[in-house]
Amino acid sequence: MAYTLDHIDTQILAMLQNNSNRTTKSIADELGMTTSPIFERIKKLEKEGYIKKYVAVLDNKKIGLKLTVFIGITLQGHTRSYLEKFVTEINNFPEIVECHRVSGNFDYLLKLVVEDIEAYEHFIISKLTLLPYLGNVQSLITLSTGKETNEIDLSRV
Amino acid sequence: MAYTLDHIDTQILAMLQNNSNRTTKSIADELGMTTSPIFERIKKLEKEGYIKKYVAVLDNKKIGLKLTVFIGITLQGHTRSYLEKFVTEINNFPEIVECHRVSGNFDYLLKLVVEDIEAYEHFIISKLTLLPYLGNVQSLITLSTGKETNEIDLSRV
DNA sequence: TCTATTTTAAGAATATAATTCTGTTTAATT
DNA sequence: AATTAAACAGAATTATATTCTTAAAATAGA
Repeated sequence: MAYTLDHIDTQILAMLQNNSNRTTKSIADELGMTTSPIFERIKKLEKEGYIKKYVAVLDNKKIGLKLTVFIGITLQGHTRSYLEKFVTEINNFPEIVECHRVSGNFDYLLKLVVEDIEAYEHFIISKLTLLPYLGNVQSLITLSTGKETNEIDLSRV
Repeated sequence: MAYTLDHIDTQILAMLQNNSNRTTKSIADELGMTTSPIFERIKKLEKEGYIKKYVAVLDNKKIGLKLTVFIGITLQGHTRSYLEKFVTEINNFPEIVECHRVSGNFDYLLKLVVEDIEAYEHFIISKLTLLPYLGNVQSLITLSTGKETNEIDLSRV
């Protein structure tokens, strides 16, 4: 039932996750094929959900969002309904770009992108700490970023 | 000297970071303009570096990379040359998708995407722990992800 | 305030790429 | 080996990106 990726699919995915504006022609040439099968494969990869979406990656700092912060959070209550509510609330904050439920020293790890320290403090005070059952909150302020990509390693799949 | 974004630019960026396959026509229509100025603005945004690249976002789990782990690391030595070397090494690991130097309880926070726990253990043993001057290493294993996006909040810039 | 200059947009024209279609080959199935 | 289904090539078409020309608007200087 489930569609299985072959080596050609994997190569197409690898190319598109690096640059999605490549033409089917250039991909076809690199793989020694013609555009039709490449086109059909891409459509299939989209339809089957291997490709979720196509996005422009922006330069946060240049745009004025200079601060990235990771926030580790523990909750005091762990009822299912509360956890769901917590995630829903977090999802609605545009400053939060990631929210992971984790095992380890925290319950949740958030990633947040804002203008600066003041905007961060404002977020903490006027948004985050208003959520109930909040336990420990620990911030990791990003000083510099050595690597930040979406490209996952397809060499082994 | 520096180019300043106006409201139209911001709207274009917001649309493209949500879906970069939109046609200039559809953007133009939504903004009540024609394709030429939209096209020129996009080219300018690319040239000036506000748009870094266009990428396909893949479904990690579907592709077989089911595990995301955040790794907090402290180093024992902090010489400049060593830090640089550390970052360089980390950059070469395809499993690592993010590497941030942070303030707080760790020196570095890494984000890693791999097949499963075994692949993760293999990475730790055969790659990470081979790096010198490694201090404390703490892992946060992702159990579930409530939000994971590249879309930064442009409503305020 | 007026004029010159620059920027921005519109609209048409062109080039390029995506998409569709048809026929052929290859692989898989029975 | 015959039949069916997939995958591909190549041409044809459609849609979109890109360029070009002109007009309007905004800006700066006198």
